[in-house]
Amino acid sequence: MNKVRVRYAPSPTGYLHIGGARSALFNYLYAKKCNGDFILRIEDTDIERNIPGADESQIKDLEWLGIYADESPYKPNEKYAPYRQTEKLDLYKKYAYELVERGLAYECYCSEEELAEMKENQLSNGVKSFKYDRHCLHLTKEEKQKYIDEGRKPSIRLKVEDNADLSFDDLVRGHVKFNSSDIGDFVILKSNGIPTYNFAVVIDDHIMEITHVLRGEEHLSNTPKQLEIYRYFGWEPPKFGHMTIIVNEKGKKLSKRDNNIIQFVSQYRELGYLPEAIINFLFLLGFTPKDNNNEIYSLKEQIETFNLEGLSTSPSMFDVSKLKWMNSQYIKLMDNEKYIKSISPFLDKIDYLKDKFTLTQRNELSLIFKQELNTLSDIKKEFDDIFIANDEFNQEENEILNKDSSKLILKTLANRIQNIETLNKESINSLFKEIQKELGLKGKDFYMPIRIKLTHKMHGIELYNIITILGKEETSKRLISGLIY
RNA sequence: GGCCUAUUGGAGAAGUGGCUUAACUCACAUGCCUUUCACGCAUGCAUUCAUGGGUUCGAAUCCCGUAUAGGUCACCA
Repeated sequence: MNKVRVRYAPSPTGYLHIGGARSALFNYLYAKKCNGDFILRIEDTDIERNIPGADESQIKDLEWLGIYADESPYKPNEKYAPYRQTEKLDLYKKYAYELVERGLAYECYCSEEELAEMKENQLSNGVKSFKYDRHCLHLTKEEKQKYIDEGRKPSIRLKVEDNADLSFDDLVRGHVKFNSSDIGDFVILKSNGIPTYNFAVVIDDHIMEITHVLRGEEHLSNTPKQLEIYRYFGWEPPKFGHMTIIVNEKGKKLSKRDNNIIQFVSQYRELGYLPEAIINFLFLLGFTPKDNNNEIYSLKEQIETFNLEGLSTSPSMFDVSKLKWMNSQYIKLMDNEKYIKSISPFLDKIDYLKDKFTLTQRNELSLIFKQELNTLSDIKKEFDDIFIANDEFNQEENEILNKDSSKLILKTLANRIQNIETLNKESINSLFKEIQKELGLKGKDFYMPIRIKLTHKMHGIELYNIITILGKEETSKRLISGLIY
């Protein structure tokens, strides 16, 4: 049996999309599972929408996620190169005209406006689905010349046969039936000489010896068209598998314009999601492992576990809270060294940390939050809660602060804290105990006023950490500010 | 509208005719732990598998119809 070769073929029209990442992941997993190759091909035939640098950025994001291509524009295998479609335009043209010569395709001179009019007419005449009316199928030499004289350039349409069975066995959905009569003569080469998606994919997949095509369900209805092209050339098509699409909370396909859900991998990176967590989350979206008691899978384990049978057939909703949970799991799993390294860029963005703390202190402080973070960028909020104190207290907080006992605690602590040599867990806690004993107060009654006065909040991390972070002077200052004796 | 696909709790889902009084995970709720929150631990959360028929001793699981949702019908990919 031939070596398994699968591909991920993005168009360079923007950043790596979450749906694209999942597509790439499943293809990658399947390739590695079968000891095959994972190929990255750039489908840049829509020259209007191409964005310079988009392919590099997508590859970079993919690698950040841990997905490396065996072949790509930057890592070509000469046998299959080039890996960008616009670099082999002549080839597509050659194949397209080969079909024209064999009478299986024809030139079409219809303009955009004429096509639109045709469509409208058909629809208003009760036609259910638009099909090209083959206006240009039997053009005479003279008619053609007339169009050419008008300055028109032809596109090429495939002459789709009537009533041919275009069914196939889908790797994830089983047998899917299509009939060629439902498909109109579609364009394979645009009038600008660039192939359309459906044509270029077939040529490329054939030339690159792609054995399996795993793609989104939105391509299901493209498959019969591609099958028809394979048939005309007499090539053996690859095996197709159509995966479920990812939908938003409204059940609609994630579109790039959807603002409710963050769409791009780079944005997740900026928010402090870990690549392992994203990959793991995507892995479980639309796929269920056989042994499904575990939810945490490394990339290596994903390769071992993956199989086509586990792919689901109904759409999966993108659930951010589960992603967050997954991310927090991976943060907890990291050893301290790796954690500090990962969180460092986020700490750099917090100005007051830079000013007041050494790098070592800063790193130690961040460790305090390790168990609490969902995403690494949350660290900013945690520090802000401590450093950016406002002057307002709500009613509940005021009630606690106005107790005589509370005032006593605050005053006593503000004074005694000055006598401590070095602030740390032990020294602070023993001071707490000392004062508790003297005043005969403990538990919430003792700690709450301190917490409220220091952070203006009733919840947060342990107090000795807060005091360590604030330092003696700031702690005292906050404790006695506004106190009336 | 045509074609295609899907339909198990708020979300991801297991389940392929009797071990299911429907796993597991997230979310949510409650309790324990803790100076508070979080973490962790424990418990609860679908008498029911879109719906109506049928097959069967027995159906979420098989068959037929209906409904709903999604995908696609481009010189976009």
